[in-house]
Amino acid sequence: MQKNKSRRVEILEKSAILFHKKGYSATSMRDIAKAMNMESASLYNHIKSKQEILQAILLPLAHRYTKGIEEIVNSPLTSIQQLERIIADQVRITIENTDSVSLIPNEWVHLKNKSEKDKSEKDALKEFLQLRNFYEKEFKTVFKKCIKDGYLRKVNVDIAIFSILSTLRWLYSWYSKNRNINSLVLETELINNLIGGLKKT
Amino acid sequence: MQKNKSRRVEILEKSAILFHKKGYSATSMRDIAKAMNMESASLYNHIKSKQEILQAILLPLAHRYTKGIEEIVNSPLTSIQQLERIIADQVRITIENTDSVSLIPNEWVHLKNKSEKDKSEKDALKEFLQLRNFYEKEFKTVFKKCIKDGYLRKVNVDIAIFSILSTLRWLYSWYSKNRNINSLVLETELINNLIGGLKKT
DNA sequence: GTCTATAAGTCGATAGAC
DNA sequence: GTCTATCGACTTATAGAC
Repeated sequence: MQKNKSRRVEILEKSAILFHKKGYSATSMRDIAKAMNMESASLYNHIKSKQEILQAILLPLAHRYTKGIEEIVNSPLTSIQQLERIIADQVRITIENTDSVSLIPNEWVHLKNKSEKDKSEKDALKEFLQLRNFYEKEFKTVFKKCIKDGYLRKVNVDIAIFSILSTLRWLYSWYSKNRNINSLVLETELINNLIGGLKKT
Repeated sequence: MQKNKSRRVEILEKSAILFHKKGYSATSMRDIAKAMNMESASLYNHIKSKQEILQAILLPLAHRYTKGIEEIVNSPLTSIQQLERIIADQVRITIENTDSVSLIPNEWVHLKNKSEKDKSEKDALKEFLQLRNFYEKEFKTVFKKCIKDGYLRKVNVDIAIFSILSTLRWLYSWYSKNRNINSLVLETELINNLIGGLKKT
């Protein structure tokens, strides 16, 4: 049971790397098996399907983002402190799960909804999109509050948020080529870059 | 000949949309044929292979980026004006080729190098990466000159450039959901957001 | 220039021996 | 829990009729 579980986690980790490198569709079960030094048939002793691998990577991660922003929003911090903590949390998630995070921008499109044949499948695509919408809504609320509270200038909210989230979405790519950077330096530098220019002076 | 050419362009346009929506690997020739209202075999009267479609979309676009930055860099503008023009040019390219641009961040990995069997194939992957490296090198040179000339503060150059390019890379995604925005507004707003915070006061 | 038919290969997944 | 063998569906691409 313990050994079985760790084998499964190994598969998820190798799969995340391969999905990142070639994309979900271009990665075959044979590719994953090769990375695990086993035959593709053996994979099915640990996972149910290729689709289940993708879900097992993306859904817990999406929940991690949501949990993070929820805790920050419900804290007694000021709006601008919350915004900074949200950015810092994204940096931390990226550093701790770089390969999985790399699948967030694009590979989620291959998540499938519950199929007709197998009712035990989860409505993974729906769940993922709900979590993402919730996150973006919370982010926007905090950002608007920062303007209302007088911490930030009255910029075009949609463009500014898009710009911040774009950088954070591509952080995994930059970080995988610069893994030796100190994570606290990265956090503070990014917070300065992303909202420093928006602050009232 | 004229008709043949426009048919080919139609295929490239439909393919770009499909590659964007599902990815290159998950898009089949049957999918493209369906979007063209023809059988998949008929596609081969206009294009040589699926790989050639990808190359015909990505390579001219990569050359367009390079041509743009080269012209700006060789102009008599000041360094900060050049930086602003480079950002504006990326906005313009994205607005004019939204579907093709959407393939730049990820789908280029499916470009293939010259194969052993068909020596007439181009070394597409190599060419694409050379153009990208050239672009990023030129961008960095201009950015550093802006600091040296006293227009921008002495920030961490790599992190700042990564942040700017991330936003521009994801612009296609934002723009495809907000196509009614005035392009000049978008240009000026983005220039302000991306380098406004870096300027010396 | 479009079609039908099909070649030749790869895909995800299963059956059953050990 | 891993293997070999294999199924049936799907893939890109070609041949040849019209």
